[in-house]
Amino acid sequence: MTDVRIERLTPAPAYQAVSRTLERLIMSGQLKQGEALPSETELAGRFGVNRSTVREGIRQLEAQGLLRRDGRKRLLVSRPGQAELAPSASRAMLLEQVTFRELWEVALALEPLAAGLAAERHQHELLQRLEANLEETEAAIAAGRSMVALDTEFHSLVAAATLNRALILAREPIGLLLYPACQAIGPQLPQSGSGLVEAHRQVVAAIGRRDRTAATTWMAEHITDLRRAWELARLDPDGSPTAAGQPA
Amino acid sequence: MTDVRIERLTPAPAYQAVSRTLERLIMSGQLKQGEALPSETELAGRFGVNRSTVREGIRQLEAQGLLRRDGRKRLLVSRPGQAELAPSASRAMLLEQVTFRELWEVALALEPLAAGLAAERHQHELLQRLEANLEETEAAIAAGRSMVALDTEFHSLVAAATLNRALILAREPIGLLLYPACQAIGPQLPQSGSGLVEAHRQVVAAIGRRDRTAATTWMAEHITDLRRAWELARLDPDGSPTAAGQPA
DNA sequence: TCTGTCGGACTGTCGGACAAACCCGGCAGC
DNA sequence: GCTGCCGGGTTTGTCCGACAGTCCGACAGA
Repeated sequence: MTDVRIERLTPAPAYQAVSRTLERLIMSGQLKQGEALPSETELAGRFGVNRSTVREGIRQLEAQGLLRRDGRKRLLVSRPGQAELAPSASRAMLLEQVTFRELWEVALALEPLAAGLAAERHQHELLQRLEANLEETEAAIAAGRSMVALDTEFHSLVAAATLNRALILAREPIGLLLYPACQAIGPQLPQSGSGLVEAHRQVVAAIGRRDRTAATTWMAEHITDLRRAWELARLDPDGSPTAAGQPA
Repeated sequence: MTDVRIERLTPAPAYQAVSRTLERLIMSGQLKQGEALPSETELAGRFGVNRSTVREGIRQLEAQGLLRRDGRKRLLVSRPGQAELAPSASRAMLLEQVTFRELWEVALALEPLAAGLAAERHQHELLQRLEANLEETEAAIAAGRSMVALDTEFHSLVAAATLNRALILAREPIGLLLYPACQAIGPQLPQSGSGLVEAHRQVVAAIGRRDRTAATTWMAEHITDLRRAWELARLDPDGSPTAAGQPA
């Protein structure tokens, strides 16, 4: 037998042809952001297929965040953002049963970087939101409420302050799994809450005075603490961060 | 007027109900990996909706990589992998016109980490594939061929050798954009190819002798060189890595 | 000017239909 | 007994036609 590469001999289904064609039009810029598409009937006419087929193709792009419906009506082009991608990636990691250690290792690289860049580049509004988050976290601790959501938001805000979209996108799915996992098991460690908020405070302060080094080291310290807390709770670093946030 | 919170009153379309329900079944483990789903007709019967509606729901999950078709026939549950997620993320970054600097900053954090972890944990097979990649790259240089694909693969292999799936997933979309962008402009720098392959060689050697520190520093050096080359080519670090790989 | 009504356009959903591909069991041929 | 061909049932991909609900703009009335 020869080593001839045998192509998968399947005439791609029409609905995939539709979605791929539309995808190319969007990626090539011929369909611009926010622009409205023709109606399904007209698309069907132009593609020369049935409306049902067009709909199936549209569903795929919709699921990928390249298309959106505006209020049950017209279909418009949109770019997939964090809101679309991060949950997908988190889901994939959940299904793969990624371990705490794997998440933590990446976080230890990305979070300090984020804090450092945030210190260099942050804009006023993000700093305000970070400070607001800090206050809410303190209030939550005082009231004994869970601060899972606030902690997760804190790290997202730091990333947002870097203005680095690649970093934001790469970090978000990690945060979505790691922080809920830690905090969900956290209540067993009474003083862990105050340690956490103290670390957050230092990071925000360092970012506020544009001190990259301090922001980096405090964040690294914070992430290291996370692992210490995990081990103190007698949890296996190579175990799965179960019960993590499955966003709807 | 009162401040009563008025919810957006949109009864979710049935096709979304279908996809969300199936998604929950998959995520909760009631539908296991590789398991086959009932036929579309039967699903329609159980959900109490029309087959067309079921199909639209299925298309969404298919686009997210949670379902796959096995040879035109039965539909089976699958977990989305790198092959599904990385292109989506890359597309998103392309649409956002992420700059070279943004990608590079993240790469400078992730790639050395990957190299270091690979040195600690690599298994024999991956090292062999790295060495094969190295040879092919040398051959490509000697023949004057482009080594975009080989360079991209090199970094993917290093990440794979870490056995850290979170890292693999977070890094891949960056690599998919960054390396093609550099190399596509690289030919202007005649000696850059040999510098690149030399760096690769050092990284592979360090991984081979399980020297984490050396692997980390050599990779950091390599990524730094990338930026130097970019600037030598008189390209704006805050420009877009255009002409990058759009994986069809 | 504001309000109520009307017609057109579009989406979401439905039912039915058919060709092609595939799976499976049976049956002849060696 | 094994191989290879054949026919039927199942399932997907695609199409057609239809209808209710909703949205939008136009238009008449107060």
